[in-house]
Amino acid sequence: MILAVQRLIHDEIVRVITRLYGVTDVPVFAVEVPPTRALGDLAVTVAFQLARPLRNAPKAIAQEIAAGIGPLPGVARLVAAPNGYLNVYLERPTFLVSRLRHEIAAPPAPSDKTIVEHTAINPNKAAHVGHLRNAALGDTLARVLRFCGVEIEVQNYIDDLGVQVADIVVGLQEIEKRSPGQIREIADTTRFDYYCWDLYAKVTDWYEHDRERLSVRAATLHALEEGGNDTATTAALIVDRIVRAHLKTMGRLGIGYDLLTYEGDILRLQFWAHAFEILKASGAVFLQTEGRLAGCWVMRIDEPGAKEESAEAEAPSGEGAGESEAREKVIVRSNGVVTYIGKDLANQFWKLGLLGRDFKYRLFGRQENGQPLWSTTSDAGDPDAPPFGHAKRIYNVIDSRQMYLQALLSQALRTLGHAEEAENSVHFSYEMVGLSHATARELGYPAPEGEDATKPFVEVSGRKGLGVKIDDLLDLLIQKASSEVAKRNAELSADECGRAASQIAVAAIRYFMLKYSRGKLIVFDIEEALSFEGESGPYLQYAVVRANNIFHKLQEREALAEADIIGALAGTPANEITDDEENVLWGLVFEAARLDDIVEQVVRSLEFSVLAKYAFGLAQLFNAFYHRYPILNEERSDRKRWRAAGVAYVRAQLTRALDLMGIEVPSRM
RNA sequence: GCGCCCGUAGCUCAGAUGGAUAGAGCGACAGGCUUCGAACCUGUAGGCCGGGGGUUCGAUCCCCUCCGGGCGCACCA
Repeated sequence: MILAVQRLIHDEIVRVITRLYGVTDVPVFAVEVPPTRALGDLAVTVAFQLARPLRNAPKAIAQEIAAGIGPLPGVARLVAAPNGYLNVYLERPTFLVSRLRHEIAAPPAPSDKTIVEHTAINPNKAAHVGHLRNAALGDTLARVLRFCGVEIEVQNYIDDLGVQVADIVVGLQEIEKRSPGQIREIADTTRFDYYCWDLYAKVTDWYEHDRERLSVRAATLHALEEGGNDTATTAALIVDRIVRAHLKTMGRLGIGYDLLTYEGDILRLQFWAHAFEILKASGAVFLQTEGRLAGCWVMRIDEPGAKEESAEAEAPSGEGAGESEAREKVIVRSNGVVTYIGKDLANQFWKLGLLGRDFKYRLFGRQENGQPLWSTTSDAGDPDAPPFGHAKRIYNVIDSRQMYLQALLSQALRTLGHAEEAENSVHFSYEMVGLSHATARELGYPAPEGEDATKPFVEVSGRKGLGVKIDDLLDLLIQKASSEVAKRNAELSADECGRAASQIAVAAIRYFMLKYSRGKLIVFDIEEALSFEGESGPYLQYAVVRANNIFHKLQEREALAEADIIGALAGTPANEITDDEENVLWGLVFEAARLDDIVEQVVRSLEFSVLAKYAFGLAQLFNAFYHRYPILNEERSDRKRWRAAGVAYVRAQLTRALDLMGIEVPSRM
């Protein structure tokens, strides 16, 4: 790990600048990584920044600073480059040895509790690739924050009273004319999330044939909210089965949660009623008495960077009034039914501990990893349930289409005088997933018509049943991985082969979801996602498997364990890693050490593509090293030991990096 | 119309707080398995970083403007 070294150098340079020039406000500068190791391991550009205020050449300033730096532990030398850079060269052998011995422990400061909410799929159909991006990002966010020592609680919001659930109830009760008993039987004997996937598309059709039928949906929705009737009982059954299907799908990907938050409980426990009082009292929400929203409780939407008066002065037009009326968002409809925004506001208030109320909790089940999963409840609840909510910081993983509503949440917090909480409510926004035309065709969907045909992608639509289901995709990937594993490892049992295939499939799909930056729309193409070569999850796994094999063989053939090698390094000549500025082994070790620096960048930018690219680059470096520098067959023992030590560190770091992305390393592949 | 996002090699994408020579994968072409596993490695070709202004010692990155594309702006969620 490298962050501690960077801080050490940074602080020393600040000290020297202060002493040398008497400046109190040293400009902010970073300790960065030069493009090649020949230019040093770390570099600082502060001399450029000081050139103007000091009225001196960068080169001269750099030389003065370099001369003023005292000896630093771990630093071999710090030199001023002719162009003004300050280049730092590290003490290579001690750098590697101390890391292998875990002497570089930088215990992260204890942090405030943080909630990550992700997945939140409508419980009315199977999960598709759009949901996959959300869950992969959310789960990785949780892993990365935990790596930084943050206390994390992962929540999955379940909209059990929404229109989408109502639609499935309508489909079963009204279109298919099923009795409650029959519905239970279907839920228990079919692949129910797939069944509902098809049914949902049928319901959409059914409405389109006769818009009058939408009144059936409204009545159903009303019955759901009312509760205590057959419709509500049926809906609860549907929701429970679909939620369990979603959890199973996510479990296959190594994605788990701490708490399921049910919207129904928000209503039953009067969370909304309570939040409504708070909102009314502060004036954040008020009753509109005129215009088309008369009778609705609305929230006024602040225009970002609005300049009301000047705008009106420049553009005096009769439409002004109509425009401003449109800038109001309905929170409670004129029929008295709260919108989902209202319920979500209550949920966010609760998460931040601002509601003054709490859910009851019940144990929902055990997850793949053995961890318990809890659920909110409005019943008595389990007295031994752990505490939930009351976080200092929350991340809501939701696609960019909901930006508008997320902005509304933080605006509500501000209006209520919770500026700090608003600041700590982060909308982790990302672009949607579309389907390539080729993949849509492959799935048997009719070719898009009109305007849609010219679009570069086909929009995923649960309503139309248009999308790639996660389980189908996983099955496809496992099938392919399985045949690849079997081809290379004839001696493996079916179980072992299946285990590896599943790990490979998960790696492929998770890496695929993380390698794009979140602002980029992913046009999902099956063929592309099935690739196990080049920049892919399996490539990364392959590198670690190879590294692991070296140690297996060292143990088998020479009874040499990693600990033996590390233990003997102190007395072993280190030329293998010190010779030559552009030493390949050192380049590998140094890059491996950068994981903590990379993770810091990731947290700052919330951009996992940085982590993905880093891990890939490290695997590439390792693979190149692997080809050029033998270990088992190296005759000189000093070389052999230093190479093995370097590989030991790289595999440990790469394994950590993969774990952050939810990727496991198979024993064979 | 307003707001947000995107535009970098043939295709798909990286280029953290402005820094040293703009990179990778795929595809194309040419090589490398009796060697620690070829899901790999080595090499070649391929770029007005959408256009134009500006800020600066320095701009793919920041500001303005234009062009092209996506997504939002419901008494749906």
